[in-house]
Amino acid sequence: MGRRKNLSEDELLDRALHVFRRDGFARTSADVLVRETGASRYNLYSSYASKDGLFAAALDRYNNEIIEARFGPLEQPDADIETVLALFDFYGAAGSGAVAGIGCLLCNSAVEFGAQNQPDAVQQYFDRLSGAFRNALENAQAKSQLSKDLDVGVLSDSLCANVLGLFVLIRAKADPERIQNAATQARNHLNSLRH
Amino acid sequence: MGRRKNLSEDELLDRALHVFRRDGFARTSADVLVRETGASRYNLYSSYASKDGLFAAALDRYNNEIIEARFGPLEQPDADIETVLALFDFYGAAGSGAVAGIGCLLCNSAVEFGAQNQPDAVQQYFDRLSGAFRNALENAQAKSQLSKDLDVGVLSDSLCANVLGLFVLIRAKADPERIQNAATQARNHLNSLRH
DNA sequence: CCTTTTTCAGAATGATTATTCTGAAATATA
DNA sequence: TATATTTCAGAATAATCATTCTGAAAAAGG
Repeated sequence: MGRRKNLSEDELLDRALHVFRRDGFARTSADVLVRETGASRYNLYSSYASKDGLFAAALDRYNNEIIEARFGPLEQPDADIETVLALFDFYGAAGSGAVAGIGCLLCNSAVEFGAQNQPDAVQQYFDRLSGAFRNALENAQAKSQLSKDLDVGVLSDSLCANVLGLFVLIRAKADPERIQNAATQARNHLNSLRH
Repeated sequence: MGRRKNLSEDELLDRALHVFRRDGFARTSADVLVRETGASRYNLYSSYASKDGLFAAALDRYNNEIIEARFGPLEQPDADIETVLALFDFYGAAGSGAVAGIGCLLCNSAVEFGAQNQPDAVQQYFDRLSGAFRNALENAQAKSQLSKDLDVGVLSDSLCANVLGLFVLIRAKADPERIQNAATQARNHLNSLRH
């Protein structure tokens, strides 16, 4: 009973997530959160206790939605080298898409926080990316798409770094052709390792 | 004549550069600059007009010292595939070196600023890295270390992204073994392209 | 030593920050 | 409709920010 909130917790989180992703944590003020989400201060502070709390929730949501959508397929039992190729195809085009100048919230946070007050989500993110690649590559070995002699641990860490490099270029709105080139070469490399 | 400054412009810039590199621009306050450099406020503001001015000078110095030291060799006429391999060897070990948790000031700035108020130095940085790789790879082609059929434009953009990915991992103090693996695979890849 | 110039330490300033408070508005229930 | 509850808009608060100001300290030149 009583007055209704002007914005659901979910909508608020979605919009705040976008602001954090665009501006980073430190550069996002409570004022612009209120202005750009359309939520009231009361709504913001009663739904999430603080700016930190809202940010933590945003990292969580980002993981469960964006990272899940992109890397979830690589974690499936049917993932293989084609799944990996598709991922690089996707990010190769991102330089001229909606996230150009925005990037990946988790990669951005990894760099913003560095070693100080780093959210746990950052190392988990590296582990998840590497693990997703590893799963797909091991499946590829099982399917004989890749040689069993290949060190998939080394290769999956390397693909993790490759993707992070793409995220930096996308975030900084680098020349889309450069981004496309970087992704193309990653695909070429993977294809060259094929049986 | 008159009292002497307690710190030369050069020393001040060096120490400020280190703080910016560790904490980023937005998270670095004038107070900690004064405290950690040992310079007086007067010194800081008379030598460099503002925090922005000091940061711009720091980017410049970083370019002329650190980037020059690491990528300068790739820009030489005698650079070749060995020079590139040495670079990845160097950064592969950085996960357990002094810059673990610190990273590259320019990569950090690329991510911190994103598309908004991005210093010119950021795109110049991408151009320089790609160009340095390109020079070394073209030399390698001339020396017949690499096939003339190879698209060195694509490969150099990809190596640029690879290095940026390493910088993210180094910045976030990722597992040193993961960093080493990523660099090792880049080296393996380059070696596999050799004649 | 005295004067002039320069720099120092730290206080002052005014803007911006995150968060809390306040009285009015909205709405659910009785 | 009347009352109780919840939320709203925006003012208030206290901290921190970048930058400027101030009077004293230092040092160079005469």
